[in-house]
This record gives sequence, C-alpha cells and structure tokens, in this order.
Amino acid sequence: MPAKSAETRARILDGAMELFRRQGFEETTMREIAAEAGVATGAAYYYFDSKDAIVLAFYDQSQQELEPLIEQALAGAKHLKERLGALLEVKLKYFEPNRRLLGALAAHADPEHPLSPFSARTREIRDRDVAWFARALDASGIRVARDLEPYLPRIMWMYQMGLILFWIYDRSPAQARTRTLIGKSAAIVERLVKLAAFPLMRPAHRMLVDLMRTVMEES
Amino acid sequence: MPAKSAETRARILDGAMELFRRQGFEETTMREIAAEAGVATGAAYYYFDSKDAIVLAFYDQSQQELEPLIEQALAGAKHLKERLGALLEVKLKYFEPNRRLLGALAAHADPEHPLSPFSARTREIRDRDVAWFARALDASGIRVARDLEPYLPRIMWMYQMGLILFWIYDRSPAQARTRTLIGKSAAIVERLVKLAAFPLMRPAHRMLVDLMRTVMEES
DNA sequence: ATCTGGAATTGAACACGTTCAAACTGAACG
DNA sequence: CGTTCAGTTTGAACGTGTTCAATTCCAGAT
Repeated sequence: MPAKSAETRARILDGAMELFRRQGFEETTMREIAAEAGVATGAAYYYFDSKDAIVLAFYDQSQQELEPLIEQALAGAKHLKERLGALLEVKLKYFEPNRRLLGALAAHADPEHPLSPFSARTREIRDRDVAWFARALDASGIRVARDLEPYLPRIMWMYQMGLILFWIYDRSPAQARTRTLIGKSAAIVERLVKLAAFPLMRPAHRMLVDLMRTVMEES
Repeated sequence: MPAKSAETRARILDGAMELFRRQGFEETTMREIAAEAGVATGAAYYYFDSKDAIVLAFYDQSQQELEPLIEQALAGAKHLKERLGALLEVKLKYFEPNRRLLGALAAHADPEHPLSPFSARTREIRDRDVAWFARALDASGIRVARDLEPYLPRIMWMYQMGLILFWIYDRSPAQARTRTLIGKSAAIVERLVKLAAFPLMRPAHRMLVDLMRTVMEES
C-alpha cells in the first residue's frame, strides 16, 4: 500500500515543518516530530535520513510548488528589473512563514554541510534555481555580451542569495527594507548588464569576465 | 593563583585547537578536549561556556596575534590594491593550518548563531576587522568620495568575507586560485574606488550610495 | 594551627540526534 | 488457512554537548 506510506511521510514532513515554524529548528526534537505524527522515533528515521533531511525535503517540495508561481510571475513582466523583482517577490512571499526558520538553516556556508546552499547535496536544487535567472534574462530583450553569458545566471543567483540573507536578517516591519533593496538593486543589475554590452566598457568588461573564469573554473 | 588558572585555560584552548585541526570540529569531543588537557569534562565548561566558545576564544587570540603582522604588511605597500593584497595574504597565511576547520565553522550565516560572522557575539571582532580596511584605505593616497566614505570599509570587509569563503572552498593546489583571485579583484576594487570620485560616474555613484544607505540603516 | 570562602574541579546525569535488532503488518501465493 | 517476505514500526541503547550538586584546593584571616 504505497499510498499509506506516502501519507505517513507527508504527515511527518508537514508536522515537522509546523513544529519548526512554531518553536524553531534546534528547539524541536525528533521525538516530538515523531510523536506529532503519531509514530515511534525510529519511524521518522525510516522516512528521512536525518533531521536535516527533513529540511532538504521541504526545499524540494518548495521548488516544485514554486515552479508555476514563478512561471506566472515572469510572464507578467517584460524588463529585466521587473522580472527579477517579480521572481524574488514570489519567493519571499512563499517562504514568508518560514523566514525565521531559514535563518537557522540556509545559514551554512560549509560546502561539506548537507544543508549548505553550496553543497553537493543541494546541487540539483541549486541548478534548477540558477535556471530561473537564465529565464528571467531570456525574454527581457537584453543583448548579453557573449563571453558573459555563461556566467551571468550564476552571478544573479549569488545576488539572490545575498538578498535572501539580507531578508532573513531584516528586522524592519514586514521586511520593508528588503523590498526597497530589491527594487533598487534590480535596477542596478539591469543597468550593469546593459552597460556590459557597451564598447566603452570593454576594459572593465574584460576584467570581470577574467575574474569570473577564475572563480568558476571547473573544480 | 591566577597564573595557574590562565595556564589551564590556555592548555584547554591550545589542545582543543590541535584536536580540531587533526580530526575536525564535529569529530572532536568535549571529553577528549578535557582529557587532552588533563582535566575533567566539567572543567572545560568552567573556562569556556561551550564548544563554540572555544572557537570564539581562538578568533580573539588570532586577532591579537595578527595585529602586528597586519600593521607590518600595510606599512610595506603603498597602492590600495597592494595594501589589500598584503592584508589578505597575511590573514590567509596565518589561518592556513586551520583552513579546513574554518570551513566547518565560519560557515554560519544565521545571525542568531554565536559563531556567525554577523552575530552580536562576534561584533567586537568584526568591528576591529572592519577598521583594518579603513587603514588600508587611509595611506593609499586615494581620495574617497565623501558620501561613500562611511560605507567603504564595510563593503571591503564583505569583499574579504567572500574571498575567505572562496579560499575555504578552493581545492586548487596551495589555493593558487584564491591568490589569483585576490590579485585580480584587488585591482578591480582599486579601480572602482578611484572611479567613484569621477564626475562622469555621478549617477552610478549615487545609486550605489543610495543602496548602501538602505543596507546599512540603523536597525 | 585552624578556619573560612571563593576559585577550581569532579563526574554522574540529562536531553538530544541517531542506530539497530527485533517485532509487526498485510498482500500474494500455495 | 498457513507461509512467506518486503515494507513498516518499535523502543531501547549509544555517544554527544551540556549542567550542576558536590567536593577539593588554597591563600589569607583568626
């Protein structure tokens, strides 16, 4: 009865996220999570390799649920800065209930840590996410300099990570500062991308591409 | 007998760092640390609030030991790009033996986490560190635009954090890629800072300052 | 000498994440 | 109906970071 199994898994995942939101990640016990779902401690480990893995599963679920929302948001905007703004707005809104939780998590920069946004474990999620920025660029009608093209989506992804980090920290009411920052920075990003195609910017452009090659060389 | 006390504390700290380097942070037990120092488990907690606090103490020690080294490095260079390069080189060299350890640590972006480079607990350390970048700028002979002045050291500090993160990940032999990156990026930083004073760059300059005000508003 | 009080030290105990051998469940088969 | 067996489920047990009541130490006062 595979349906039963999936239902148990979902009950554990949903219950765990609810507890995480209510009382925080560290403060929530695997024993509590299991109890909340009405199973024994060990059962939680039958469905999820670890406490961290529950969060990873949540990321997966989020990405699936976000797909149509982002698609729609991108369809409604033309210019790059609006497309970026819409993309980010959708994400922040979606993750709003988990903002505090993300602080305790997305938190890891250690490439060895499974929850790090840079780790091998999160690679698939990351790649799918980077692809959205390529999409945001695609129909924006901006001609991107050839040699910058392969790097730009990843640069934008990092830009996004910085904004999300800022959002997590943002203590202004309703994270208004983050909204302001998104608007202003998206405009700057659009301007920079456009500027990169200008002949006048050739030397600066070359320096940047050279830098990106160093940063993103295969490893 | 305060000397005895300080000696015990130092023995615990040094022994712990040695164990961390040899077998990693997570893999090292408080019981091991205490045993290595020849004391009971509880004694380690008498001197350090937690396992994390040992690392914090190490950061403190590092900063003190680094002070004269950085001072000397800055004295030996004139241009901003060389001053930045020297500053970073001194730090990386100093932390070389702990590179892998830092990966498992500096790792936290959660502002609530005591080990986060952004947390309240690390504020003092961070402020002293930011000051070095003001120093690097000081005698470089570059005229910094008035309105950018209060933000520039903190921007450079973030630039440094990015480089250190890259260094932790850098799997190239002897972290050669990081060295390349430092050289290239320091040159770009110098160019950007100089450019910011140019009247031609007025609009871009204003956008940036406006952005920084949003980011660094009191909170 | 003895006493006193704070600093230093001890190690058992706690709650946690995680593991695992054992037990249970129920559908498929003879 | 009994048997099988993979998929579940159980809860005790392990090693961890951390706490804390109890003990020891020792310099100065009596």
